[in-house]
Amino acid sequence: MNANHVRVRFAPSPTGGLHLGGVRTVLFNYLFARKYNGTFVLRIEDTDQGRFVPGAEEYIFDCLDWCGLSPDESVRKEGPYAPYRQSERKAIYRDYAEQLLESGHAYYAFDTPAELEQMRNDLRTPENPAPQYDHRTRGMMRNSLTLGEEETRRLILEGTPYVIRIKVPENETIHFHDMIRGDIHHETNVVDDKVLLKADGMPTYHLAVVVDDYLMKITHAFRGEEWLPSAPVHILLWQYLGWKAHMPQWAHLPLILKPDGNGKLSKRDGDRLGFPVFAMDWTDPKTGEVTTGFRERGFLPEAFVNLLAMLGWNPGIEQEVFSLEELCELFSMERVHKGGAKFDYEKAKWFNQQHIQRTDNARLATLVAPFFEKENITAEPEYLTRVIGLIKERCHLLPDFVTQGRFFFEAPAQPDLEAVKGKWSPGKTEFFRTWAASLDSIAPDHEALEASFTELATAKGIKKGDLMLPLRIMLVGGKFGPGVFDIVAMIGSAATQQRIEAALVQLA
RNA sequence: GCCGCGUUGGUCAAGGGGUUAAGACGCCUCCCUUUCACGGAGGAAUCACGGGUUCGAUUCCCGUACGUGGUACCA
Repeated sequence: MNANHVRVRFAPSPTGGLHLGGVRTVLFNYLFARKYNGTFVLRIEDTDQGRFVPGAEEYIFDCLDWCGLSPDESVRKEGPYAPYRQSERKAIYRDYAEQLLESGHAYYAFDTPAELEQMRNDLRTPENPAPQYDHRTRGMMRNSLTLGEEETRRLILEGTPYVIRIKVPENETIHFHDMIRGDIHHETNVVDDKVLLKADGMPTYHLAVVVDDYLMKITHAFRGEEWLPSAPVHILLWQYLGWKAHMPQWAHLPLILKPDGNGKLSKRDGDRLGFPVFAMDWTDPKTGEVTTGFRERGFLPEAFVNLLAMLGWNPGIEQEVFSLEELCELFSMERVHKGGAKFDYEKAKWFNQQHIQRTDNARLATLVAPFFEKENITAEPEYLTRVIGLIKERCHLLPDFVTQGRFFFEAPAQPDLEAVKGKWSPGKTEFFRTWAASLDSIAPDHEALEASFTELATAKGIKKGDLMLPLRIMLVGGKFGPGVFDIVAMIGSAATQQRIEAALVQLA
């Protein structure tokens, strides 16, 4: 593996449903990797034992599989840098934390959570509502800097719980280049001494991400904008560990915001506004609460990926509908927007509609069948495929095929006869009885059917226009659907006759 | 509060010192369709504000405002 082989990673913590924004981060990683013939690594960030959620890891894999964004290396497909679960790499991090201790860039801290809270309370003022553990305060805390070597050694020998913190230097400016934002800088004086190794021996994200990115030879690190404020800590760590030359290139992705109001898009917003936020259905194992996903809502994975790609990125050409392959070719990190994007569900549905039109009917049939089953409608594949050809252009989501197509499978339960009742006449009843009776001898194609319909209408002296809508409502149940004679041809003469007769009875 | 990062129509956005400031979604009107959609043709609607720099700023610089993120032994 040569030195400039692109390696990227997505490092989720398995704590629940996979959010839109998470999938987009995966997507940008994936596209970047494909574009440069690189490797896409999935690393499980499970260093917080308190937040372990059973099933969450499996769910992440399922989502990525559904989206077609499967990783090249992961806990399921180990490459040369296993293990890929951070909890299984625990021992590794300690070594590096100790290295930092030795070089004086980190220190032991024995402060209990209560003592930390005490400090924050004592120091809190209106001007400084969130006092930090930093160069100003570390001198008044219980750590190896204030206690001295001997006392520190004694406390450790006694088994006193401790954490290891980075010692952030004073009066320095940390610069780094972001592929999307350009030069970014932070003053170290406002960066706090982040915990690197927790009391339980697990690393925090800050230590783990640097160590693993180095060890796994990650060349480009893409993550959400929420990580920007802690970037200086990571840069410092790359430097202190002596790996600065191997530091990946950074790109901090803009956030996906809620459509109304402000703030990051959350699961709650989806519930509130009526659209999915997770990729697939997620069942909270504790509460049993189900949050619906894009997949179950009736999105095609390629549409989901497409709409995500266009949230915060665009290729600068007029085309908006793309396959994953096209996206791989076109993608570039430099064209990612800096500002956050509000999620627009209407546009999301439009993307799905566009992809439905581009999908062949047989595949749609297999995707749509479960939605019919849910409604207890048995849809025979070949027939379903033909029905889909007739109704697909008016479908935005997969369940639309059921609402737009159920009358192909069963008579309308409650035809909206009110719409024609007022203008009904015995002559019309007679017309329909006569026409229905003639159906068996007419070729089942829409032209022949329409010709006979027109001919009989003329013979009876009734305007064809006064008969079309009634026929539609008898067969479909309402004012919608494809050409009415296409429907007759599709459902056949027996069903047509039955529906006409049933309606006639009601109109009598 | 402090720090970081942002800001082109309602939304996604192209553009970037001189333009009639693209396109898409949504909305409205019309056409097509003896239904509803699809499709087509139009329309309303935008460079946050204030200072500079400049012959000329939406574009560059500085402020302000606003938004957003962070400020955990969570990621």
